Amino acid sequence: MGITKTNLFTAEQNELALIAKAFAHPARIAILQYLAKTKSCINGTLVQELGLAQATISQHLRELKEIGLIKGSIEGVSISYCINSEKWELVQGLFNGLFDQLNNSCESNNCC
Amino acid sequence: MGITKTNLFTAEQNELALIAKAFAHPARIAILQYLAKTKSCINGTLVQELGLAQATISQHLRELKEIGLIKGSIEGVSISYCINSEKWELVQGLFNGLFDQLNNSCESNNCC
DNA sequence: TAATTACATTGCAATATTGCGATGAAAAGA
DNA sequence: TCTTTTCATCGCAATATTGCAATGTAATTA
Repeated sequence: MGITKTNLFTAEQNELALIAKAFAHPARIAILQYLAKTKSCINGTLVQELGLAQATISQHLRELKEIGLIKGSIEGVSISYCINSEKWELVQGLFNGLFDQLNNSCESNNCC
Repeated sequence: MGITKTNLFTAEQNELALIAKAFAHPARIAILQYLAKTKSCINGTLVQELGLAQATISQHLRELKEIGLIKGSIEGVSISYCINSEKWELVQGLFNGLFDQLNNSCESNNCC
């Protein structure tokens, strides 16, 4: 009924799914890539850069922030967002773990 | 209006988002992990394993299959699903590319 | 042929997501 | 103080997702 049954799954599975959900929109991928490229960590020039309305960008930024992938700091009138490198290492670890599981499976399988 | 504006983004950004969406549900993570664990690549014992209804599992399997992450082959009455290792390498490449971009950014940044 | 088994599909209800205009809030400058 | 700038939040409409019961389909078995 439109609601995920999280209680059926492990904490790791739910965590992975939650992070994947943050990646599951091209605008949020684009935001992360833009933050990585402009090393100055600048703010809502994203509105011009992406071509979405300001309210929409703000909402995507909030989602990324809630997951902890980025963080923001007040910079005069505007706000600087940047990638949260601590969280990022955790995320990479989770995904690499999943990748490893599946790679091992592929090597030792000949059923397909 | 509930519809993603894919035309604003690059093919790679859209592709990454699409794959991430496949990961964005714990049941689909669990299915992939189960397929990796049971190297025999067996079928819809998943219904017992996960505790979701048969129709629900079938739908998740279809989503994974549409993206190309798994493939199925008829095995008598039942159907064997297993991980599609060719596609899987592409996926890993895409994610690693994103991870690299963001890692490089974190190292050379001191703004946050 | 009839029944069974194993999935797939359909159709529905509940909820979530996407996008935006309008409005709010807080800081900076006139 | 009034205005401007910059971002956040609210409220809405359009659409997507999640989950399941019911039903369909194709192969196997009795």
